[in-house]
Amino acid sequence: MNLVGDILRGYTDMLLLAVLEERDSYGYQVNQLLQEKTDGAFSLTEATLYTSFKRLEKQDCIVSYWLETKNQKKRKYYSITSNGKKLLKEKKKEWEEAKALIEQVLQKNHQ
Amino acid sequence: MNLVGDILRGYTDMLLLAVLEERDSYGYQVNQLLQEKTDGAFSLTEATLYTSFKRLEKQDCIVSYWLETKNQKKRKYYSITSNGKKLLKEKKKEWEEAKALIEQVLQKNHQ
DNA sequence: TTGTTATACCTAATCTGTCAATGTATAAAA
DNA sequence: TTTTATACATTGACAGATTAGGTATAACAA
Repeated sequence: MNLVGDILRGYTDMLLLAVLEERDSYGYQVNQLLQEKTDGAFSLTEATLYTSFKRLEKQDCIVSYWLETKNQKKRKYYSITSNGKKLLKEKKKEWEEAKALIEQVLQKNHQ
Repeated sequence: MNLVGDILRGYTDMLLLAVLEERDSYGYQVNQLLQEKTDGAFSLTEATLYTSFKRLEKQDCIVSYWLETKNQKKRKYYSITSNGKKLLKEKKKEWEEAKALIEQVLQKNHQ
């Protein structure tokens, strides 16, 4: 959350789910993907990232499994569940609504 | 903040400043204006509203003065300062950036 | 007349997501 | 051999938002 500070609060879970919807990923990779998608402009702090994973796993929105690379490096992969897809859908809708509200308020009255 | 929950967190100050940029208003009226602008979909809880006013006043982004109506009702009006206009401009820019980032992440890769 | 609704202000305690700081561990590169 | 990148994770502090409470007046309905 290095660039935009507190202003993205509440959207973290949605962003993680959006990344995981494309493919299973592990924490470090999720951040890399977020950076790729935003041309390096955005990534999460590790604390926020893993806290979010914990939260989502507790809600049965993601599940995790360990995989080992050739060179014995362990990675914890996360996979989105049907519950997670449902939440993502809801959060996207909420996002669209919130976006619309903000735009409506920012638009000036010309009467 | 009744409809969209935590998802608008961090934008409260921007929204208040946007309303006050159009005209001086008092707390209760600000909420009415927010509701008008969003077709009844959005308003702030009073606690959030007055906390935000306090915060903005401390940062010299708004100033306040009391006015009385004919029927002795006292209203505390808020007026945006040059500092507030500057902050609003910054927050709008941040909002555009945050919006772009989110859209970039939500967009799927089609390759 | 009494109760309710709308108007109008405000604060304290609590909740929750984010961040800074810290920790562990391995592999690769300088 | 030290630094950088990779990879996981937790703790304490911070700050914005909500819940719940408070005061007070005016208008309206029962």
